[in-house]
Amino acid sequence: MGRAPCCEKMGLNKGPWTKEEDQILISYINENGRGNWRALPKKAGLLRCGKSCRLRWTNYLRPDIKRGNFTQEEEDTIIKLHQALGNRWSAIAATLPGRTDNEIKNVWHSHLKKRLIPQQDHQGQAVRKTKPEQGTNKALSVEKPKFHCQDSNSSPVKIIVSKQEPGTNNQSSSLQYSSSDDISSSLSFTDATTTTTIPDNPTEIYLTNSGDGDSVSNKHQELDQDIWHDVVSSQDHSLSPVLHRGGCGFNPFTNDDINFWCDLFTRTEDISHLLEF
DNA sequence: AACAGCTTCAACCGCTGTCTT
DNA sequence: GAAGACAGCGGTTGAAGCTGT
Repeated sequence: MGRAPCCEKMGLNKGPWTKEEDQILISYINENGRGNWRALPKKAGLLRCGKSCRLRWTNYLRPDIKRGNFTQEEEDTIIKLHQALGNRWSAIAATLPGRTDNEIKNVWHSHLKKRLIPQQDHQGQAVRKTKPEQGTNKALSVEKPKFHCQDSNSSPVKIIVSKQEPGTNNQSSSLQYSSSDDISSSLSFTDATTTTTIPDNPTEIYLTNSGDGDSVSNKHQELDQDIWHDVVSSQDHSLSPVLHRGGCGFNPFTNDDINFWCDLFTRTEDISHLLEF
């Protein structure tokens, strides 16, 4: 893997951008689009490396950048997502339109982290896992997770664990989830009414959010375009990489949805253990 | 007014992932 | 499959501004 030569080794400018440089970059991108960052500075006549141009554009010059202080709502979102995702700033930024990963990272380190330090005794505790029962009826439960949901939407959301292609209802089980409280209630794999048996030896598992009122198929279409397009193999017991690929880098959801998915992310490790068929 | 310490944030660095050949 | 090129990410840095003494 070759690495791009450093700017200074090529006699290029470093440090703060001048207004003239900004204007050149803006004009060039407005006329020609982003294209190849590496080639851009040469074509635009900038003595900067492509990396520097990309950073300047994405973090500062982009027209959809929202400047100014973060709202309380934005800060709360960052805190929640950071609890769920860790330092995955780009994934967090994807849920906050107009905010950049760099900005969020800075806000986190300068404001939010400090604010949270006194609360650490009460949050972020390790999740205690409950082993699934032995035998064919693998009723599953998860004890009080670390993520604290502050929303009051009580509509249950289901995760369908199916043996079939998404959209078909055969041999599926679901993880019932309610975002109404601090998630102190246990979670279990259920069908519509009762705890059910996970299909024996499924060859493939699909995760589908049936949503609250959304049809399975419609919801799945959305998800399929983002993070859920990968089939989770039951052999490798690794849900996390699949979820990690998409992270929160999508934005078709409302805040409630984001809360839900991020909560789900915190559980993926649990789920991967729970799905040991 | 001058200085020191602290905070903020734009920018850089080095690494990884993805795509192309 | 290997290697190169590139984009993007997260950690870190350092200059500028702010605040307290």
